Amino acid sequence: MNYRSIKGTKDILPSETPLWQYAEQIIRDVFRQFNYKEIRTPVFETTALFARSIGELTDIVGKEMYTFQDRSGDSITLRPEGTASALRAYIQNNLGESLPLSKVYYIGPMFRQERPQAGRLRQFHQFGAEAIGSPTAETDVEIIAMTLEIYKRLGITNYTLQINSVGDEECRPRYKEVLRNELLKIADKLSGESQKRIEQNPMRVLDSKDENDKALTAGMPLITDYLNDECQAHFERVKSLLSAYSIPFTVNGRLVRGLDYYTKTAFEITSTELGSQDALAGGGRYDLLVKELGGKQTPGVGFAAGMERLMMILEKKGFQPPVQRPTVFLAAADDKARDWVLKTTMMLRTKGIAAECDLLSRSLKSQMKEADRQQAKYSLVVGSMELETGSAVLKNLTDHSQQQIQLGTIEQFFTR
RNA sequence: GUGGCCAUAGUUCAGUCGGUUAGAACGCCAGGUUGUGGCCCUGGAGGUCGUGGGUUCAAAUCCCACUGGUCACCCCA
Repeated sequence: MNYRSIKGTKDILPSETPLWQYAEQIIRDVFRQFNYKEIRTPVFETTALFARSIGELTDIVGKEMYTFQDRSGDSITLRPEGTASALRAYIQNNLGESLPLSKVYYIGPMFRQERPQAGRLRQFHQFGAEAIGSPTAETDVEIIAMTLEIYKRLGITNYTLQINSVGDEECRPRYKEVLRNELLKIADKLSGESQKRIEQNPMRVLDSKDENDKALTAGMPLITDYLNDECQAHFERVKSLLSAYSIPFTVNGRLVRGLDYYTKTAFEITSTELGSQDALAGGGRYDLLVKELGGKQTPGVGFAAGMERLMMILEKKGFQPPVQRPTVFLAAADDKARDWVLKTTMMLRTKGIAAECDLLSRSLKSQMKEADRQQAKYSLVVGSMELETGSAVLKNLTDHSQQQIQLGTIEQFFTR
C-alpha cells in the first residue's frame, strides 16, 4: 500500500520553502508598510457563508466547493476564498465598532475541487487584503497599488492591470436588462455555456473566451455605458488616481469576476509568464457584502492573489532565494572528540548561533563534505590533540582562510 | 466535468524489429597510504519498468482497463 497526497494537492518540500518564505516575507513587509494587519480565520466555515457571499449561481459555489457534513450533521465547507471569512470575522467581532476603517490581510490555503492544471491546484494558497469601511476611490487605488508593489518588489514586471466598473444595485440591473434583450436576439448562435448564462448572469457572456461569442457580442453595450452618476464618478476618480500614481492600466468593459459580490470597481492582474491560468491577482469593491452577511451597511474593497502562480514566475525567472545555512560546522577528527563536539554544538545553538555537527558517526572527510554541502560558513576540526592544547583551526569555507582559535573563546568569535 | 499527451533508479532521461544479467548522467555511500570540503579518480548501493489483465515460446516494448501526472477546454488565484 502506497500513500499519495490527494489529487491536486502538493507537498512544498524543504528545497522549495526558502523561496516561499522569501516571497512571504516581502508580502508581509508590503502589507505592514501599507498598515494592513494580519487576520487568521479558520479554514472551514458553515457552507451558507460562502453560498451567500460568493453567490449560489457561481461556478465556485455550484461545483467547486469541498462541502461535507460533520458528525453532528452540519454542512461545512473548506474555504474557497478569503473574503467571506474575513468579513464574517469582522462582523462577528464587531471590528467596525472600534475603528471606522479595518485594514486586514491574510495568507493561507484555499480549496476548490477543480481539475488540476498548470497554476491550478485543489489546495492552493492565496494572500489578500480587505479594507472594510471605506467607500472612497482612494481606497480602491490603495489596494491596487499595494498589490502591484508586491510584484514590483519581487522583480515581476510582465503583467497587465485591467479594470472595470460593474456598477451598483441601482444601475447594474438596468444594464443587465438591456444586455439580456440584446443577447436574446442572437441566443441561438451563442455557445451552449453562454446561452445558459443569458438569464442568470448575462454579463458573463461578454467575458466568454469563445471566439464565436466574442465576434457576436462585439458591438454590444457595455456596463461602462450604463453606469449611474455615482458609479461613473467613482470610476473616473479611480482612473485619474491610477494615472496620478503612474500606474498603467487598461479599461476592459467586459471584465466580470467570478464572484457575485463585486460592485463598482473590479480589477484583474494577468501575466504572460503563466500558462492558460494567467490571473495573478484579482479584486474589487463589495459595498453590499457586509450587509448581505448580516452586518451593518459597510462598504469595502479587497484583492486576492495566488501564491503558486507567483512561485511559478519566480522559478521561471531563476530567482535564487537566500538559503538556510549553518554558521559553523564542528567536525570531530576522532572518536574522543565527538562528545566535546556535540556538547559545544548544543552550547553554541543556545547562544543563538546556527551550529551543526555530524550525528551519523561519519569519517572526518564525510563530515567536511557535509559541511560543504550544508554551505556552512566555517568549519572547526577538533580531535584529541586540540582538546589537549585547547586550540583548533577554524576554517572559512568561502575564502578558504584558516586561523587558530582558543576553544574556550569559540562562542565570542561568532557572537561579536 | 470533457479531451490530447505521458508513466523505466532519489532526479532528468536512453532502451533498436518484442529476445537472454534494463543502461547513462546527476545525486547518494565508501575510498584515493593512517587529521580537512568544493575539482578529479576508483569502487559501491539503488529499479517487482505506475497497477491489474490480455496477446505471445518470449513484453519495459503490442492491446485493454484502472490509477496518477501533465497540458488544454471550462473556470479562476
